Amino acid sequence: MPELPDVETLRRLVSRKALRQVIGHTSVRARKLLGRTPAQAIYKALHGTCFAGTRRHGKYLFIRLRGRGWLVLHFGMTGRLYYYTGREPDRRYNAMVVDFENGRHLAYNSRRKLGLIELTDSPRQFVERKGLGADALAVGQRQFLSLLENRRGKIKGLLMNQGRIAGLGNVYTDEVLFHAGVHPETPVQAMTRADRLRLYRCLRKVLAKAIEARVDVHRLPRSYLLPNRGRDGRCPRCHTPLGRLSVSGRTTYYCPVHQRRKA
DNA sequence: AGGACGCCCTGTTCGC
DNA sequence: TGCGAACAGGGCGTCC
Repeated sequence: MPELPDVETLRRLVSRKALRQVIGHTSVRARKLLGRTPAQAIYKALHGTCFAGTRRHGKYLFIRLRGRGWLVLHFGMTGRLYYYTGREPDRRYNAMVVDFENGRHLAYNSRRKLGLIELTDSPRQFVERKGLGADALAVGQRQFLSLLENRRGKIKGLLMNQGRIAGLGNVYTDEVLFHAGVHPETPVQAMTRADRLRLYRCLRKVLAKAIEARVDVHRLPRSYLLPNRGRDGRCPRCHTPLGRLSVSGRTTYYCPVHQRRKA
């Protein structure tokens, strides 16, 4: 479920540990993740250079290759990174392993092979080509309000639409709506200005808290929806059994008491 | 435009 | 208890 907070955590991992180390060999084991990029292009781009910096847009991580453009990573729903020395963790599912000449390694790991490994000359152009909206953490209040203007659909659909706001997936969309007290199927047009402002504040709060939790304790407060998701889950505030429904094919959890449906 | 749905993918969970 | 079906969900494409 790598969404914005998870990808931001991975970005920080790379930034903290994996920069400025000469890259030796890179092995690609799951070519499927490369899309149209030939594995040879990956080897060539990485060999002999080093990671020089990182950037993130929505759920995409960009790693700058000194003098050779950028490596682009998307983690699908099960992707993650391991930075390690010595024994390779979870070997079976490592789709790509970068060997640094100092004996350390960075592995892109994915059980379900839904994701993307690619090269680009420019993150900005990549973002444009993919048609991604503004990064969810970079959106200002005014811009957020304008994104909600004249929209016809349900609020959950809009928040999950990467072309509008990039970074929120199923899980954190539910989390944000829970904190804002907004029912996931609320038509955007039925939301008052106060609703929209509250939603914006909750979006910022939840993302910031989630990043903090992932980096430090790997755990969100118990008052969050996320630790309580699931068929037998209950609202952390009132203990009401969570409601469960499907919104555009994604399982949605919400509190029927705190997130009342608006007509 | 928006949304329902299917596909990809494979480990896990569900339900009979 | 066991086993096949359904589920999980990010992104994309198709269809209405």
